[in-house]
Amino acid sequence: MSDSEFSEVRRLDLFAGMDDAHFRALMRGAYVQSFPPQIELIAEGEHSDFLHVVMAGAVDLFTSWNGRDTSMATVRPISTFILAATVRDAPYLMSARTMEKSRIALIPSADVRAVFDADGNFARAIVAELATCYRSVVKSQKELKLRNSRERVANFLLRQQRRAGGKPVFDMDLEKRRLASVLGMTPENLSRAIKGLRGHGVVVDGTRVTVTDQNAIECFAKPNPLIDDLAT
Amino acid sequence: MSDSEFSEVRRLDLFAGMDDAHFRALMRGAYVQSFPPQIELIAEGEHSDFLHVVMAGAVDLFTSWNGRDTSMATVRPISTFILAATVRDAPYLMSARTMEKSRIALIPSADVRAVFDADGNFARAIVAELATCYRSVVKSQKELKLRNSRERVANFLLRQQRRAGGKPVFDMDLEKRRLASVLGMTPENLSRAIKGLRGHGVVVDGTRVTVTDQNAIECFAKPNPLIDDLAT
DNA sequence: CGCAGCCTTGACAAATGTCAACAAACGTGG
DNA sequence: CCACGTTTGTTGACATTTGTCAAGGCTGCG
Repeated sequence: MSDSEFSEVRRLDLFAGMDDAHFRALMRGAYVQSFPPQIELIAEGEHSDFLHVVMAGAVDLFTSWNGRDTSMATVRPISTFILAATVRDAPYLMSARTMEKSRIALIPSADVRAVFDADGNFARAIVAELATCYRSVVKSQKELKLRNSRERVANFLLRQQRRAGGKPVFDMDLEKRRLASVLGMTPENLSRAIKGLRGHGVVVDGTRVTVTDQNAIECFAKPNPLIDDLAT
Repeated sequence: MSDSEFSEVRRLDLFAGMDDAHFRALMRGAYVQSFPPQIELIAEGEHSDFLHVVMAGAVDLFTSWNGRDTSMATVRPISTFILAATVRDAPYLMSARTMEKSRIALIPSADVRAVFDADGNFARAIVAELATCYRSVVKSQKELKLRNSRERVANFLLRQQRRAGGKPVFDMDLEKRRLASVLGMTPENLSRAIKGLRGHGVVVDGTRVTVTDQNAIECFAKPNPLIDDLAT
C-alpha cells in the first residue's frame, strides 16, 4: 500500500479517530489490489474474510435469486462495504463486482473485529457507519414501497442534480441499464418513465440530464428529506 | 419500573454485557408506560429523544409519503426500536404505533449516547444490534426486488411455519391487512395470492395456515437462507 | 339487533414486464 | 481510420401483474 493510499484510508471517518497503533495493526495485514472491470470480488453466501475499501473505481453490490438479479447499491471511493457482515462474522448478503478498473483495499475481518474490541473510538466509528448504512437502506426501502417507477426516477434525478451542484444540466453518471436495476424496474420501463417525465420539466439525452422546469419536476417528484437526503 | 421489568431489560442482548453502574445510570432517567392500542408513539421526522423498548404488546413501524403508507416492520417483546436514530441523534425515519395494549420503556437518547461513550461492552452490543437490523432490512429489500407478490406470500408463510415449530398447521399471528402492507401489496392482491397458493400445497383459513404438501410449497417458494433466515 | 371493520370476489384499469426489432454507441482488431 | 460485432438504449405490441373500485359476506362488539 502506498503512502498516499495509507493516509487516504486513515482519513476515512471509520478510521480517523482511532489510535495510531491500532490503525497500524489493522493495516499490517491489509493489502491493496487492482482489479479489471467486471470482476466478481465476492459472492453472496461466502464467509466474510475481508473488509473491503474502494480506493478508486466503482463497485456494484448486487444480489440474485431464482435466476433473477438486482443491483442494490453502488460503492464509490473512498468508502467501505460489507461492514455488517464483517462485524457479525456472517456470510455476505450481497455479491460485489467492479464496474470499472478499481483499486480495493482488503483488511482482514478478524483484525477488524480484534481492533474493534480494543479501540473505543473505532467501535464508535463503526456504530456511526453502521447506523448510516442502515438508515440508508431503510430510505431505499421506503422509496421502493411508496413510489411507483416514474416517481422513483424523478426523485433519483433530483438527487443526482443536488449531488452535481444543483445546476439545471448535469450528468447522471450511471448506465441506464444499471439505474433501472437499482430502481427496481426493467430498462424498457425506465426508458418509458424518462420519456414520461418530459411533461414534467426534465429531458434526458444519453446520460445528460436537463431540467427545463425545476418547479414542475419538484412538484411531480415531491422529494422528501426522510427518503432523499443523504445526510440524515 | 418494576423489579421484574428492570431485570427483563437487563437481560436484553443490548444491555446484558454492560457495566452495572452504567446500566443503572441508563435506567435512572428511563420510565415505563402503558399505552392503549392504536396510539402513535412517534412520528417520522421527529427528533429522537428516547430509545424505545417494547416490554409487552406489539408495535408497528410504518412510514408514509404523498398520501400512501406502508408497514415496515413489527416489533414484539422484548426488543428495541429506532436504535439507529438514537445513536445518530437524527430524526426518526419511521413512525410507530401500538397494535395492541403495550408497555414501552423509554430511555433518554442522550443517556444512551453518553453511556455508549463510556462503556465498551455496550458499544459492542450496539454494533451487534445495528448490524443485525441492517442485515434484516437488506434481506427484506432483496425479497421485495427479487420476488413477486405470490412468492413473497409463500416464503412468508414458510418463515412463519418455522417460527411456529415447523408443524403443518400453524397460526400466522398477523392481520391480513397488515401482512399485505408488510409484503408491499394490497389486501385484495394478498387475498388472491393466498388463493393461488392452494395449487402449491397451502390452504389458509382466517389466520390458520395448513400446509397440505410441504414439498410442493417449498418447491414453489424456493426459500433462501440469505433472504429468509433470521439468524445470519 | 345493527354497526363497523375486515376479508373476499368480480370487473375493470393502470402499471409493469416480456419479447422482438432496430437504431445508436462502443470497442476491437484489422 | 474503418469495418465489424457486441452491447446498450429505444420503441411497439402484447402479456402479466398489480392496483382500484364497488359490492357483499362475515365477524365481533356495543
